[in-house]
Amino acid sequence: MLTDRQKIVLKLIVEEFVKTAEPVGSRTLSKLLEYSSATIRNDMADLEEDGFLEKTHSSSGRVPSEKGYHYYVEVLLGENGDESALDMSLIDDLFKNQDLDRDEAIEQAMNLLSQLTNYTTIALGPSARNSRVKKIELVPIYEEMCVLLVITNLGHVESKNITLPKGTNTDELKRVIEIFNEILYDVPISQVSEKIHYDINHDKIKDLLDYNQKIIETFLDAFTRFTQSKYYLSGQSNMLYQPEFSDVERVRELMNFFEQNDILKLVEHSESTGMTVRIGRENEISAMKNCSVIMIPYEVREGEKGTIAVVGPTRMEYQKVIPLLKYLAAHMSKLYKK
Amino acid sequence: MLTDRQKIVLKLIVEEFVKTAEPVGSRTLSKLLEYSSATIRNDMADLEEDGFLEKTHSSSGRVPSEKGYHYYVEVLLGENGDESALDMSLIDDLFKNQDLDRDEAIEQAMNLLSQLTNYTTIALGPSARNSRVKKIELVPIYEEMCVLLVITNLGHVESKNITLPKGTNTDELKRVIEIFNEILYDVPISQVSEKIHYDINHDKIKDLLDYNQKIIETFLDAFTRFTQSKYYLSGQSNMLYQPEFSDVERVRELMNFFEQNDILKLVEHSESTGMTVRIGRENEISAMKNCSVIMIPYEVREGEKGTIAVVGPTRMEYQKVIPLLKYLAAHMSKLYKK
DNA sequence: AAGTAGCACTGTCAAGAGATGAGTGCTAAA
DNA sequence: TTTAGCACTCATCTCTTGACAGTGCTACTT
Repeated sequence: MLTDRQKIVLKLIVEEFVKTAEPVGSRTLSKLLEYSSATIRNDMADLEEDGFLEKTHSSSGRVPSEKGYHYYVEVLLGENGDESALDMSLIDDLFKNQDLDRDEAIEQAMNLLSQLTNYTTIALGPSARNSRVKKIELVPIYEEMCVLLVITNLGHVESKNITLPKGTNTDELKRVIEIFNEILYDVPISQVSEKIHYDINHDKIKDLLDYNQKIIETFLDAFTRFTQSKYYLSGQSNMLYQPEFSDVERVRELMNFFEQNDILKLVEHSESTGMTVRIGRENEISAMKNCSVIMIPYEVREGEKGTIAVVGPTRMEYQKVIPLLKYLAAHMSKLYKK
Repeated sequence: MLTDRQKIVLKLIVEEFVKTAEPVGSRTLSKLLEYSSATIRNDMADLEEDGFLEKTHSSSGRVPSEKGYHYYVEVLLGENGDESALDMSLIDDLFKNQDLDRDEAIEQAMNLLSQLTNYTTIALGPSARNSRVKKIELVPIYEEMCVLLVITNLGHVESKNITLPKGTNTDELKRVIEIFNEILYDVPISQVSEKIHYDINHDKIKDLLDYNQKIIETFLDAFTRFTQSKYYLSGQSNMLYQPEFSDVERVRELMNFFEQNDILKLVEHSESTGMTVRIGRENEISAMKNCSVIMIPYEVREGEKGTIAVVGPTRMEYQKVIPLLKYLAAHMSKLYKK
């Protein structure tokens, strides 16, 4: 167990280090506290022994360890959101605009969040797996070229170009689309493929299958797009201003990571309901070993969850980011629930 | 005028410097040529005097100047495309897939191009200004929520969520959409706004205007999206592996630039038909002062031009990039012309 | 006249040597 | 339990030095 003073010392070290990015010495703390540097040195030695602090070299000041950050986030910060009213009002403003569709809203929210935090933000769009088919259309464009449209109950639209085999009968095609609309209306995207195959086997659309295998494939392809996880990334270059990324090698690693689709791996495992904080090497991805990721799910409708996350250096302003992220997630959840 | 040997010396210096990123000394060249280092030094001194070469410091080897690169690209390279068959086959493969819509095709082409070149690639999507309205639809989703769809003759779709004022009459709304379809069918996107205003003033849709101002605004907004230049960026992090970006300050500048929408400024002025090569400070953007941009237009249909570009350090493999870019642009142009 | 050999000169870079200073641990005293 | 004081440890900065890669110039050769 830590003494009260040790907790204070740890808290101040984290906050001081977050501010300055320099190892914190006992003299610095003795100015902030009513104790001499020697006293604080003793506490620091104890904290180091317990694994909350580390030294960069034998005669340097102390730096929080990953364990130290965790203790800070989970015990020392507690529930107290440092909700400076200013930030929140910007979020409120954003969501007043009713006419944003889901994707726009998410994108703008992420831009705002990365501006407010000066870190990189990621949103894993709610996989549309649980949204439902509202309407399917095939719009002829030019000769054999058509656009297939699928619209969901959440106002999301996917379109796909199709080139029909020459000499396709237009009326027949219309009938096919009608059938699809009948079959698939209000079916969750996740079950579309299943449903189509079921109906094929139960004769409902047997003639359709005979008619054209290619169209069915294209159909399934359009639905697959809904289920693909889309993500939004904002403020990548914010990270470059963090002193931990003054080394080009690290920058490369980081930027490469952002450019790959591995981002999904970073965020996707957060299935829990609440906020998850992953500090340093807890992120299994090596490019993230000096970073912390704070993520929190939001829910557009029953079961339709997405995740928003902030990526920063382990030396992150947890104090500021956590309440901000919670507030934003709550509002995004509300957005489509009314 | 340059002597033949001076041309050879300049060519070799450019190519050597492109390969190694180190200033090229006379001894290096004397190994590649049948002349002593002293002879070459004299040629180098002349070339420097004429502004084709520069020194990094008084006793360093030579580095091509911007003028030197230009001479290399325009005179020394000539028309000879160094078309190594391997690369081109990958491009051919890409375009065999018929069912890519315009955006997908562009995106994939850019990814491929950045892989092949190891530089950053930009595509300015063909501004849809000249594509024509094919169909407009309003799909009701949930209570007052609707999705407005606009489909063009090139298979491009824009969608926008609309929340209708409460108690909107559905039948009347359908009629509005019908009118819009009548008025706007086959109208180029660029003229939609004009056309609507014209028709309002000439009574054709007077009742419509009275009916709901908000819907018209939303309409115009959806069309504005088409005219917004969209761009695709690929291989940003490739630049980080160039030795000229071993300095974090430059990396910041570059990445910041890529993250802003200033990219449009970089590319949009290329109205000429052919290829444009901008070297170093010819790019008016300060973040690009150490970069070269090679851009080339492609044309989807009459007047519907986009631009693809490769951004690399001034020390770029012009020899390889130029034929690759030409080939790709030609194929993208063909794609929608059949 | 064109090309070459040789030499003095110039700037970069890496390694090593102090000097400086911020910070520690430990001990003894309050 | 806290504090003052002291010896010690590294990191970092600056300065010097020598090696090295390259140049410009001059005098010589063909």
